[in-house]
Amino acid sequence: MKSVIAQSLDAALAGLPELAEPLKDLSVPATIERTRDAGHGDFASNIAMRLSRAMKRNPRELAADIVRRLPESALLASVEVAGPGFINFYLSPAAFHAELRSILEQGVGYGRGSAPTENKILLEFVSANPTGPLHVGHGRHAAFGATVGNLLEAVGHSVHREYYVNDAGRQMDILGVSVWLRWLEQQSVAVDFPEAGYRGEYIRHIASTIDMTGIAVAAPGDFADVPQEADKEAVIEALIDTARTLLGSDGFAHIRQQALETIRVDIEDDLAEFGVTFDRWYSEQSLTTGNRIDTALRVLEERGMLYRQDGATWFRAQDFGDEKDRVVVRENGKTTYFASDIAYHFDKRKRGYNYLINILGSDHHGYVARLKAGLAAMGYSADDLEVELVQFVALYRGGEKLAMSTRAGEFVTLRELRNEVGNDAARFFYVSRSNDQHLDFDLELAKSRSNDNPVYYIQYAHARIASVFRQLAEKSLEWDAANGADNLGLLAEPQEKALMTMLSRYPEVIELAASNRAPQHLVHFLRDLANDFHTYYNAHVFIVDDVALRDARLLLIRATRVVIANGLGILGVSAPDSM
RNA sequence: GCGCCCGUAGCUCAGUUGGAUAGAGUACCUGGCUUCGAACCAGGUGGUCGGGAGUUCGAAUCUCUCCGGGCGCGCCA
Repeated sequence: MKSVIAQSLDAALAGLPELAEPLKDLSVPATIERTRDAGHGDFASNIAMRLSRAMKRNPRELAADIVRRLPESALLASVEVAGPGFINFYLSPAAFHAELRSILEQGVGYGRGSAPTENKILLEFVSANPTGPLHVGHGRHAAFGATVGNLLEAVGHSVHREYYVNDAGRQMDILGVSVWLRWLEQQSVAVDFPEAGYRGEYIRHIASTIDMTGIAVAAPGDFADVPQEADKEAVIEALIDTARTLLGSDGFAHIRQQALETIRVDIEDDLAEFGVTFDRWYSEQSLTTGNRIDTALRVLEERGMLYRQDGATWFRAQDFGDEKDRVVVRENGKTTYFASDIAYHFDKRKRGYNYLINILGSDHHGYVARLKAGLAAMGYSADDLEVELVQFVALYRGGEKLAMSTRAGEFVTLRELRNEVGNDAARFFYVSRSNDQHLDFDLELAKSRSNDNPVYYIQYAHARIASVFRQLAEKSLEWDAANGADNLGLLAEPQEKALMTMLSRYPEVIELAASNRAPQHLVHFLRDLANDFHTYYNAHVFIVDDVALRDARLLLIRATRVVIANGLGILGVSAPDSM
């Protein structure tokens, strides 16, 4: 709808050539925006105020000049100059009627635009370490990432969703040892479980289901070398060494890989049940086996981005805006996690994705400059990588804050949360707050008042509309959509005007939410839309005797249903016909 | 100490990239079902947008400063 205004405005400006230069020189471009209240029309432009300084003219006079040049349009009812120099545009009913017809014609496709510059986007999110089940914090990442992906697709981008599996490094050794010790425990070999091990119940479960054929049961005496009173890091290191010695690297790797795969599959199932799926699960191990780390380091070397110092190999991150240089190969010859990440992001670009979006926990913000530096050093633009940080979820039960630690096993899992509040409410609640805002999630509150959750308010509107059409059938009446379309002029009630206006905003809301990576805009829009519908529902009867009016009203609520369903679809929330 | 994020109604949070009189939900108060679903609607109470200074036609939004909270500053991942 905005384009109607933009075109008219452009035509008017064409008749005022003296404005062309100042318009080009504006540091902040003039805008056409939805008005906050109906008293200011449907759209308003601040163009006259923006130009007044350069033109040395009173903004109201300037606005009047522009308004005089506006071409006649059946879609514009009236235009006025208001306030300090706003130009307020009132759209004609015909403009809204055209939009309603468009909603009905396009159905699920309504609101799907085509981005001005279509990107092949690689969206990486969740990427939680496969050392235990997902907890409520990961749930926020999953819901946010999935919704952002849907929004980006809705505006015309191509989106590839990827989960980076951190299946290499020391944490995998700790996982393997944890499972091994629990298994020994189940074979009645008593060993003190290390403080630094993973203590969750799920480790016991894996230990009891794992294939251990060919693995010998250790004796308590085999642990004589493990220090008792030492630092917890030293204890876990000693246990890892003991495991390698007793089981051999192959035996230990066997346990490790099984534990890893069990957890990874569990995570995949959990997310799939949550409606969050990925196009690819990218293994960190594969970077090593595919020589991709070596390749990436060689590229950096050739570009002169590396140097040796203190026995380690350093990357010149400072040259690319990072606060210090970073180690990529340690003194002991092992590559760092950062080296893997450079290789991984290099690979993302090499696979043809021209824009990378990473959704990370806010505790990773110190890592962003490093990643961008790595990409820039590879010859790509640092601007091709966008990082969205998601703040923590603080969990409360009955007003009391719960501690969350994977190691200690004291956390509420995403699965538990979903079972308590339901997938729809969880998906909705997670994205209803801005991602850079802390999220307080009180389980008791979410559970006890689940019927008051705003998601039901919106779903209820959808179900109510479906119910109206069921009522219609029960009364043996039919809805003639074409007749409704011909009689939209009968929709003159204030609630009808408000609802039509709200519906016409949907494509703009999708555009805004997508470009800002801000699903909460869509959430708030749907809430407002449902409110306008419920208001209409309470004020007027749809199934009236006047056939022309009835068909027109049914068309309006049918369009409402389409938009609610499309919006909820993007949020990953179901749109039920009854509840 | 340095860096990033945050501070808006009693509580939980929006605020369309600087627009017109700062908004929802919740809580509390009042009213509305013989009528398409009351999981709903209408109305009301509630604010020094953390404090201060600046930028301009105009600031919750941008700049500076102070206060308060979170996170990060590894040859860990």
